[in-house]
Amino acid sequence: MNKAERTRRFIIEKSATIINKKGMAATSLSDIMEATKLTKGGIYGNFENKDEICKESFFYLTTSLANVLDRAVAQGRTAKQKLFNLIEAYKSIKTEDGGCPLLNFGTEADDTDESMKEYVKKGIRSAQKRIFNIVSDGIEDGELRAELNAKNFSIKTFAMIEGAILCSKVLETSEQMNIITDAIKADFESYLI
Amino acid sequence: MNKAERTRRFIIEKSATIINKKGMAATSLSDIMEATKLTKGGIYGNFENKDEICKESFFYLTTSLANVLDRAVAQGRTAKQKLFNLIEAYKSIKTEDGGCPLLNFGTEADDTDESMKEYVKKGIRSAQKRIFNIVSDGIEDGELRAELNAKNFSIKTFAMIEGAILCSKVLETSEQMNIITDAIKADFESYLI
DNA sequence: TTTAAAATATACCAAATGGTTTAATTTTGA
DNA sequence: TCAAAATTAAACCATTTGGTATATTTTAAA
Repeated sequence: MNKAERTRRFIIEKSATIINKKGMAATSLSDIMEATKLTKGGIYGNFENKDEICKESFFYLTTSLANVLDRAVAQGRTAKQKLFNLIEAYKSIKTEDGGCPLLNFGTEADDTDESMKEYVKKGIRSAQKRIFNIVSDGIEDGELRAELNAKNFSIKTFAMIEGAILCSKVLETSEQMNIITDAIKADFESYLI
Repeated sequence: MNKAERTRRFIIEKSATIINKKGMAATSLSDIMEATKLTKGGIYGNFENKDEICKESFFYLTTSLANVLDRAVAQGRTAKQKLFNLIEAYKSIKTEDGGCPLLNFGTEADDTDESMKEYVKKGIRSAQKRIFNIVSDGIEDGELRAELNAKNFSIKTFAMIEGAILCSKVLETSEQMNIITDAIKADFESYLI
């Protein structure tokens, strides 16, 4: 990583949390200048415009999160362990960093920013795929009953988690997150052989 | 309703959808001026500032939605009819109007706007209460088995619906919404006596 | 119909926005 | 070590922002 790459990375790391929390529109160049202690020249020498910073921040946030989730899944041996680890990893998403970027960027971009929406689309699909794979592998391995519909389960579970993140953040308590993740676990366990 | 009240109402009606779609920060006074065909004087004569327009818009959106949902529930006689009507009403939320205001305002306000967050909090609680009441009434009436935990069911269901709205909007298809609402219905039906 | 009050338009304002240009400073490779 | 290239700072720019003061029009009651 040369200087340019390092600075780019540095700017993204500092901006990402701010944008995840405040939103793309509400985050100003001055916010980014303050966070990085760089002037506009320093920032615009590394990025085309604010939009590029937003997009790179989204990629940074989603790939960081994906790494955390993938590692959690990889720690598990059985499908049950994998799913439970994944759920715990989701729970560990820190509210003070703004929560899930798919939820934040998704709700902001859906009606206004077609290209960002496409990126969020991919993010949602791969998040659902992660759950899908755990379940379908579990069925193949004879750990789960084949009646469990992997596609539907992954869609349902992802929706519940995102809904739970919304509730946790707005209601400022993790109570509902716990209720919801317990429900997901119980649902899953009922299909265990 | 005198002239002033009518104008206030008119401004809110025109602004609400824009704010629900673009977000509070991204909606400018000029957007509102264009939508209402009023000048700043006309707008600021009726509202203190943009923030007040945002808050009134949120109230307008949530009470409108609450009315639609309550009416749908009231149409049902049994708990099953009530819940199913409610779900269908949620499905009918038009994406082109920006979707659920609790989701939109909630994700935007959670890290930046304490007072708005409080309003969203109340909105979430009453949305969950609506589901809770259907279930607990159903249990009391002997229509549902008492093992169904009304609180947990309402939290779970609300989260799934909000998650489904997010997915529908970003993925631009109602497929996942249908899968999720079918799952909610099936879950509910398994507790029917 | 007149007139006082209410509502709206016009014309401002300072501050902040995203973005550019140019000059100065660092980095880096030869 | 030194010069070319890369990086950053400083100063600038036009535009837009939210908001205000004042003039004008509209409304509605007497």
